[in-house]
Amino acid sequence: MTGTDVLDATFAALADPTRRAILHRLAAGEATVTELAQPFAMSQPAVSKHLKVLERAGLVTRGRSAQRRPCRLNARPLQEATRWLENYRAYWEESYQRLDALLDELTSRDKPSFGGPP
Amino acid sequence: MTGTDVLDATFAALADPTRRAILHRLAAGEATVTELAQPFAMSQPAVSKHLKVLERAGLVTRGRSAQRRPCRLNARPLQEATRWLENYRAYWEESYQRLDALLDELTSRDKPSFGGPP
DNA sequence: AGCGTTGATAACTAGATGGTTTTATAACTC
DNA sequence: GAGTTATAAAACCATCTAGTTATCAACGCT
Repeated sequence: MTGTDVLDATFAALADPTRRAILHRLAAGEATVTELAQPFAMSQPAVSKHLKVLERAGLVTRGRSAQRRPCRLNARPLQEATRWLENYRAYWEESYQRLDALLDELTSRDKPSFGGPP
Repeated sequence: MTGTDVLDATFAALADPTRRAILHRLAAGEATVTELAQPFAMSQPAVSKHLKVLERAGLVTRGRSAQRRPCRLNARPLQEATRWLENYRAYWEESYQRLDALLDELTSRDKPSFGGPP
């Protein structure tokens, strides 16, 4: 219901390397826009736009200190994203992969990859 | 290095509710394109495009059985995504949030929100 | 009051995305 | 070989994205 758009916004925000780098930087503490923009080979407005995306996704909140607008990380939406991904943990673990292959072998006898006469 | 584009493609693929629903369906087992398209209020080519996105992200692989092209889930890329998110786990847990607020209080004495004369 | 700094906003561009309809390909069925 | 089913491909469209440059607003400093 409500979780869908949150996941949409969160995953979309994470799909960009610049934004992931910004989050990484903010994990070390608050930073201003120019501080955040400095490492990147792009203009300040571009970074401002990335910040707006992160803000819309609820991953960044901003205070106000004089003309600075310090950004801080809010990792809460990442929790829901992680919870979604957790549902698939069993599917990427080796044991499951092998089990899956085995089940496949057993159920599809009409197309065996071995065991038939040459 | 190499992980960046993988995360890009993975998170981008997950940013769409239709594609997440497709993955959910595939977690229950293989399915053909028309089976996957059936629950959605959209045309078959649209679903085919979504599948191509999932395939490019390595989240779906396809076999061939007569004219069907059965899709199966490959959750492996989700592992890397989850590993990335895990780095932020501490930041969304309550205890950290409180610690963070406390640290903030202690370090920024130049702008106290209380304690100053009115 | 005037200046420099910080950041947002506007207007524009190129390319990606998500959808459509129509058409083509390939394999099974009769 | 004709028809049907399953899927891909093509052409098109509207909207979003990620970037640009140029401009504007707010604030602090002297």
